[in-house]
Amino acid sequence: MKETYYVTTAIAYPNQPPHAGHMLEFIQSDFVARYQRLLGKDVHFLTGTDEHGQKIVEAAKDQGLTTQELVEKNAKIFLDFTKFLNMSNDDFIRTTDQKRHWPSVVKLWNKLKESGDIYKKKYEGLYCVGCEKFVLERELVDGKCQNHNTVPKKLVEENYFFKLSKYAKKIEELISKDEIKVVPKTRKNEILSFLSDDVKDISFSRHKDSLTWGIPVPGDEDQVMYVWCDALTNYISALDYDAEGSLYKKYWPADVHVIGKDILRFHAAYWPAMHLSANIPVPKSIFVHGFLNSKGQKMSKSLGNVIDPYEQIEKYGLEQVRLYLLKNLPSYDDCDYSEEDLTDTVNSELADDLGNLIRRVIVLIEKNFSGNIPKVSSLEDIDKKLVEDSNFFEDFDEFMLGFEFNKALNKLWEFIRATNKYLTDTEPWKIKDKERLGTVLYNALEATRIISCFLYPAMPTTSEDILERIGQKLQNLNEIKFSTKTSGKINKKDEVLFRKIEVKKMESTFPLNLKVAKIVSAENHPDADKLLVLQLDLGSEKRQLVAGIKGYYSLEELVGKKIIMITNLKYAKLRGVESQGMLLAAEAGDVVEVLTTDAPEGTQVSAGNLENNEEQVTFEQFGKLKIVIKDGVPVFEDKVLEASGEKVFVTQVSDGAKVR
RNA sequence: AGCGGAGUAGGGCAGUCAGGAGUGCCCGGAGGGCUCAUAACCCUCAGGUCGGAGGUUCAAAUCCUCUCUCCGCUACCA
Repeated sequence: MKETYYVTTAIAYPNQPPHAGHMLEFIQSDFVARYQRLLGKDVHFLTGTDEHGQKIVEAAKDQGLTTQELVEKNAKIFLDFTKFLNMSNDDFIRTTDQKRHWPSVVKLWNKLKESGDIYKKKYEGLYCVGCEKFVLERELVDGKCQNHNTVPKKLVEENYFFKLSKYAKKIEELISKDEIKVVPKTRKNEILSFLSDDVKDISFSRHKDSLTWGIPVPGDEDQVMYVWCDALTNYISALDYDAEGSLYKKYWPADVHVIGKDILRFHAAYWPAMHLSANIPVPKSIFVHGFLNSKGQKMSKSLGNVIDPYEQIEKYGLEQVRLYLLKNLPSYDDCDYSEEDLTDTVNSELADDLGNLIRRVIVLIEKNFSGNIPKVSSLEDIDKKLVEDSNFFEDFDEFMLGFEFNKALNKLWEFIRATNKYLTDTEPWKIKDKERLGTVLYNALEATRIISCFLYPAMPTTSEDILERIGQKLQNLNEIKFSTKTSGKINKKDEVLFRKIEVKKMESTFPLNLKVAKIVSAENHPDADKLLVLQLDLGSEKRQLVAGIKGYYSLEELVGKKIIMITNLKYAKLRGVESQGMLLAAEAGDVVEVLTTDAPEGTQVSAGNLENNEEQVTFEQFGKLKIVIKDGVPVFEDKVLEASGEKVFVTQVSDGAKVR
């Protein structure tokens, strides 16, 4: 019988649409599932939705739906999301599923009760509906919950409790001995530290008045199960724990629960405690991923740095995003999702390294052997080196076992680079001997076959595409060897594997903030020979400039003229008069001409697609910039300065004139 | 406050458990090679007081002590 592997994601709470964190977890889990399948294992991959709780009820109310309607709608969104991500999950469990989920939950509850681990306790406290929990007096501001700005209700309740305390020591032992392997180590330490403290029993139910949407406690109609016994149980209800059917027998205990660091305690402490109490096996491992940040900070709507998974995937492509998340971000830690890095990954690792390699191999075989994969003959040292490099399975596998996805994929990329190097070094385009040429191209093709198989868990569609192009089939990774018997015909496709993403060079922001300004009045500086004082209208504001253009223009000429001014230059006093910026003028020899435009005053002037800098610049910094006139318009680093599409121009000075 | 983690080239990381010349990877920079290929590929070079101070040692990024900075978990509790 095949070895089994059971992998789960945390079930999503569908009061909000899927966010980047869901995307990360789902893709990581899918990566694991697909990898294990490619090791020939019988994999079961579960995901789903956690649909109970008071927040769902509130969300439904806000949207004018019944609770049932809301969960139907949102569960569908998550189900569609799994398809959108091309997840290979075998099942999708919903906690509102009364046929599949509820019986197992009730059974587990009863087991816990039979073990004497569920008991009733009375307590009194302040309950915040928004938080769905009791809050402490000291957490309140002006008597209100800070998160929801509501006054919590005073409640006296008698609820069921679960004897977590009874199992804390045992679980601590299991985790420290890696019988429940918590990865990464820092999370393991964290949970061990929690368990070694004085662990309290946990609340397992609520009165039906405060929790209206959930699974009733068996034998007590006034009580509804709280999230722990309900939601966590999805991992076994989906296997039909109730009937202890074939799925349950086959797949439980789970090989890995993939979760976020926020729910570590529930999975690494509460959940195994429930197993011990119900006398069922504990999960083998728990992989805890970090959070995705954006621009160095937690994503939040107010910061406007929220990463929307749909938008990202539509913009960059699903497989591109998958690879970026898996390969470029450390799987163990919080990390920063950056579109710039994503672009880098796509352009250099996918287009340049991988896509181009596949193309090279295919074109060479097409040209030299009409697309028929040549036969391999005797191997030279350089060929043997390539064969040796192809044996990276053990390293790859070791990283996969430790859930170090980025490191595993780096191993693959090392081989991709080695194959590119092999082609450069063997120079097949120069080889005259047909037999030797065949051998080299055969080896290159065999390398790409191996590459495409290893690529499959991360990028299944791309992997299949490459295999089709080289006329090969997917092979299990534990069996894959550098073969001498690969044959067939390649299918050259014109379409390139990966298009490059056009880089918007963010790092070279345009240092200046330029705006169109109209000269309202011009007069001579009271105290200087060469200076004029100009009053400007920028549409939304007025500014005063001191400009050194006296002698080049008459005062009458200037009034009404539109000029380009630097608005973020540090203010300076010139001969006693404040200058709140400066205007741009081109200078060639002794000709000086002010830049002008037909655009209305206040219009932003920018350099190509470069972002304008808002921060203040000094005169010295400005002096280092090189803006020159080319074909009558100002240019900065090959970018033409324009006022929202309107031309900025000069008429007198010649090309090459410097702008200052 | 307690516990845990992190700090290594301009950026992102590995190396630290098991001490052995700053060893290495990716991006970026400079130069070169190649011309099969998606202006791709390959090579070379520049760039580091391994957060700081002290200690152990023949030898410290690595071990010990102290210290600074950042982050996570916990914080009389449902």
